Amino acid sequence: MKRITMQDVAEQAGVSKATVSHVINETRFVEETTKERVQDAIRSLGYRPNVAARSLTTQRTRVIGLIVSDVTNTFFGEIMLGVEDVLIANGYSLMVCNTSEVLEREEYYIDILLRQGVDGIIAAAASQNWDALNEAAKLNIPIVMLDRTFDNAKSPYVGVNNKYGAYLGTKHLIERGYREIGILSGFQRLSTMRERLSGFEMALSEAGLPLREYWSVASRLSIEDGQRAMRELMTQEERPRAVFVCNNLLSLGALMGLQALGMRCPEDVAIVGFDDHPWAQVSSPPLTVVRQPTYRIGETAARKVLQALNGDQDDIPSALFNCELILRQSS
Amino acid sequence: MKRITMQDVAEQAGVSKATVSHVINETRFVEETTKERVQDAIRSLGYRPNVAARSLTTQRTRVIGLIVSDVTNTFFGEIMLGVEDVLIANGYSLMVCNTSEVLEREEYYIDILLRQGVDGIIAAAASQNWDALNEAAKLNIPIVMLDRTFDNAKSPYVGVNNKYGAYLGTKHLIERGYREIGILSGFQRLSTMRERLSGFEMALSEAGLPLREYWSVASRLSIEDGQRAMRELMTQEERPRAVFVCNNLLSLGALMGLQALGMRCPEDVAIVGFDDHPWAQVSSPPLTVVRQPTYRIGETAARKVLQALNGDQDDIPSALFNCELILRQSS
DNA sequence: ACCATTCCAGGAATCGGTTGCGCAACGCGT
DNA sequence: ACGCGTTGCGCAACCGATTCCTGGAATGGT
Repeated sequence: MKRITMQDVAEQAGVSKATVSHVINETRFVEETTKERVQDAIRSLGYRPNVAARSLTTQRTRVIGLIVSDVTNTFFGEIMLGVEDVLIANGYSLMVCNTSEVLEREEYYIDILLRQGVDGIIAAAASQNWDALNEAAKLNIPIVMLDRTFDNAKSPYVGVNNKYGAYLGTKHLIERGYREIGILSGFQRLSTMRERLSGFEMALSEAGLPLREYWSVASRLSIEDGQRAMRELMTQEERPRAVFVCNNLLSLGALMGLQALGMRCPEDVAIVGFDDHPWAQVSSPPLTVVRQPTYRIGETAARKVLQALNGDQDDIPSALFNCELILRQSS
Repeated sequence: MKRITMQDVAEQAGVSKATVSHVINETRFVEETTKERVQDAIRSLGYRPNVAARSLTTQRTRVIGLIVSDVTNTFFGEIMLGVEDVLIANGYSLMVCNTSEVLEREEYYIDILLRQGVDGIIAAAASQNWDALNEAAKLNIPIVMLDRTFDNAKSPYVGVNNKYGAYLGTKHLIERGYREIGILSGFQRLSTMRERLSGFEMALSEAGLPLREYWSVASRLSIEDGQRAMRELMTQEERPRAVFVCNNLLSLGALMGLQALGMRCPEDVAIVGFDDHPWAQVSSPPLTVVRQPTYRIGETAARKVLQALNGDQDDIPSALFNCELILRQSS
């Protein structure tokens, strides 16, 4: 089964490759009758342009790389949806890379993406490692940071106002009358976690509540680790009465940890989570959360890479969305 | 910023492009000292092969397309994880396409993937539309069906024994003493749904229970539709006392629908779901489910495409995993 | 009727790799 | 010293598109 090339189409239509190319790309005027002959030939042969050949000359692939840290997390799933929708609407394709928050894998993938010659990269970076992405920047490949960013990163960032979100969630707990409030967060490597922690602290200090080291536990962002961390938090002699949880996997873990300890929520301890989740509505108890507009974050990030590619602007500004507090029964 | 090509490396190392290529691919013997010079040049220049150029000659891209119907569903997330792990271990990359169960989008994506020149396709096809995938088959591109398949599809299929799984779940309800059992399923377009329905019916008829048309509701696979379907099922004058739900989104919807109706589970109606979900452990009530080995399904599918690519076998056999019943409190 | 434009389209170089063919240099046996 | 086999590597064609440059035909103006 020989692949059908542009040459085949050209012969069938009785024109040159050049003309076929121009018909396909509408890059120069071609007489109507000729154009139709070419299009007929394309159809009858079932011709499909070879993007490898094309991108070899054009130096563009119309592929965008998306680096996420956890494909199994619905949070990123929804972001992907947003990214994908705007990309395909603009004739781009998506190469998804999952790092599982592993730094080596992130570097590996950036390398892969650069070899693939992607036109741009959208990254929820696991690392604080600007180096790898910097290489991409050197190649003049637009980068958009998603969800997380670096200190003084040069690339635009799309995410939410994490500090305010965490502040909102914590303040809610305070207003509910909780005074002994702990926090379950991820490692401070992630900008989101630093910001959320800081929002949490802001709410506490604003209310004149003390900050207790031992009520602040950081762990990997996974269900198991969340569970472990919650246990750790709850088995101290002096334990918090409410916990702000910085991520949806941790929230689930926290809930499970609580159940394992035979503790009830919110009677024994209240919980406010960060990131909403479809199942958070039916959990026991339904979880009060700080919700991020995931789909819009994805959309926006994709728009920004495209903007950068079109060179509309030199400096693409970052975009920060606001979080929303969703009240349910866990607080 | 000029891209660095193999020619640049060759000049720096004082050899020909051919030698550089052979060093990189280890396709012919190169003297140790020469090899080192080349490798030094590669490093010092920061050379990165251009995959477009490479695949133009080799006619292979080392990219596999993965078509899923819902990226936001953790079920597919876990499958992606499995696929990705074996692919990158074998030097392949992944192009993820999300169809949202929309048929046009599926055709569109298959076309895109073929243009991209992917070496193989793994597809959880939304359609019963073998045509689009058939075109790929004509081009000699190996295809592996994931989760769903077609009637007399020619491609290998990786999934679970859906009929048996549904049988298992339903039988469990029967053994629990439930006699009035309904089913919430997806449209019969999907092979999985046909099989699960059939397993459900098998369990019923085996137990001598009647099959009631009006206790079998099919809907789109989404939370909202599941909710609506559950309401429909429960607001009949004569309603089932237990429901077998064929998909995790529907399960969540069912739970929500029940809550909206003010009905309790399992007191008013018991539920067994298909597909496990991390949050199903903490839902109210924790959900009894039929679990599929998602990660392994993904792994296996990826292995099968690679096998086909290596031409180890002409006919790659399908792989069916068994489901596992996870008992929780909803039944 | 002739020359200047304009209109359409073809030829060929090019992108950055891979790979078959072939050659120079070297070692070794006689 | 000569021939032959072996070793290591270079040359150049090729993959399938894009695009610049160019040229012939058609048109229009006088």
